[in-house]
Amino acid sequence: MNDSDRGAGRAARPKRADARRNEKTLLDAAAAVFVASGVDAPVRDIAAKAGVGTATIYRHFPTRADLIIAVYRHQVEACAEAGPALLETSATPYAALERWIGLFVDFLVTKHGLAAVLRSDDAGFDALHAYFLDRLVPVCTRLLDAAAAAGEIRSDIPAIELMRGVGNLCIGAEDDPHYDARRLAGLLIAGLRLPR
Amino acid sequence: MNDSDRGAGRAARPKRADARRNEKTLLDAAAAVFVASGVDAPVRDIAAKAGVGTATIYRHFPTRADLIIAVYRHQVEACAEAGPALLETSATPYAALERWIGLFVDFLVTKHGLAAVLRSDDAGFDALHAYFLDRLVPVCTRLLDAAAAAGEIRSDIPAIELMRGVGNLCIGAEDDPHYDARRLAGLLIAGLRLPR
DNA sequence: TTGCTAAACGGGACATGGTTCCGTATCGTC
DNA sequence: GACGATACGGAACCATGTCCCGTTTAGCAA
Repeated sequence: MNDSDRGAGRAARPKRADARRNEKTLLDAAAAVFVASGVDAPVRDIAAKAGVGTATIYRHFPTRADLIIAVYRHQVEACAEAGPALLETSATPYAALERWIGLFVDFLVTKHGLAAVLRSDDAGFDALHAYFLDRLVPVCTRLLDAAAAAGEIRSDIPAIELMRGVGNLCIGAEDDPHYDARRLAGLLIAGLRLPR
Repeated sequence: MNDSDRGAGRAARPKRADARRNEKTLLDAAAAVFVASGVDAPVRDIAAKAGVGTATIYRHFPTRADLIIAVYRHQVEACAEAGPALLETSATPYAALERWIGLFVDFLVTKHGLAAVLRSDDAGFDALHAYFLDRLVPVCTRLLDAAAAAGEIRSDIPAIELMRGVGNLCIGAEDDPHYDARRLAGLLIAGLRLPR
């Protein structure tokens, strides 16, 4: 489906050098603009920052979701990989869950507007939804299952619902002294606990 | 600042009859359009539904927040008044809190997009924020205080933070079979409980 | 090196939606 | 009935997402 299946023989014609260069330039520009103006910064701004035309953005990243995914892929991967690691290094599965949710919250709140867009039901963001969910829900499920197996939490809340809830709690969490997303997420997780 | 301070109380020249009529018409139209298309329906749509020009909307309701407040004022009042009532009729303060949060969630999720706009940090929605907070936070505070006094919950979470959290949980809760805002809000509240 | 073609580009054109302005119509009063 | 203030409608303006099309350029081969 992508260009890596060159294997079977025929040259699936690699991208032109300038195109590859532009893609990189765009990613850098987008990252910078996202930090400065949030993930829903105007397309023209990003294009200007990168010194390209607007159409070039659409050519490389057909939807905004594609661009966002590309910009944050590393960090999402890191978050996903942290799950199993935490499970091994934490005292209990619940502690691991708690810490992992903390990582997830930290990631979201530091990305201006990402949580909001993650929640959007705009069809253009389906890919973003799918990516986050595909990548992180299994990790969360594993943590939940472990904690449930240890009898620490109830087991009737699906990971996807919990993650959406946590994601929602992160919306608008920056620059608001009266709102601590991390604390609320902690409360939500605490609500899962079984009396022991 | 508004027209009611015309001197020491003399007839502040009542609005013209057609203006009053239009305001009512607009409220009805807005309510209908909000149900059909959400609270961020295009201004033109609302104007068309009401059979008036767009400027008329801005004249009566300078910001969208003003319109939303006017449309939902009754229901917000009802929610506010339900607080003390629940406190009297429930077995414990915690039960009252739980039920009241349920009312709040029900209100929000049935108003297409309201929760999202309530969360928006767009300056245009400051009035909406202020109204909701002014009206409901004291009610929530009283419920929290009662439950805390009864030793049922911890007392270190301000009502405003909790309400913002619950509001956020309600974002995008309609038409999503995998997301139960009410349940998550319940979890959040449950996270407040003290071991007894 | 030069010439050719497909890939890639840029920026202008179009659509949508919020907001404001201005000439006109209407209300309420004298 | 006339007049001034109030209110109205819709066109105009601006911002932003999206798409199109004429132009440029990389990569290749003669």
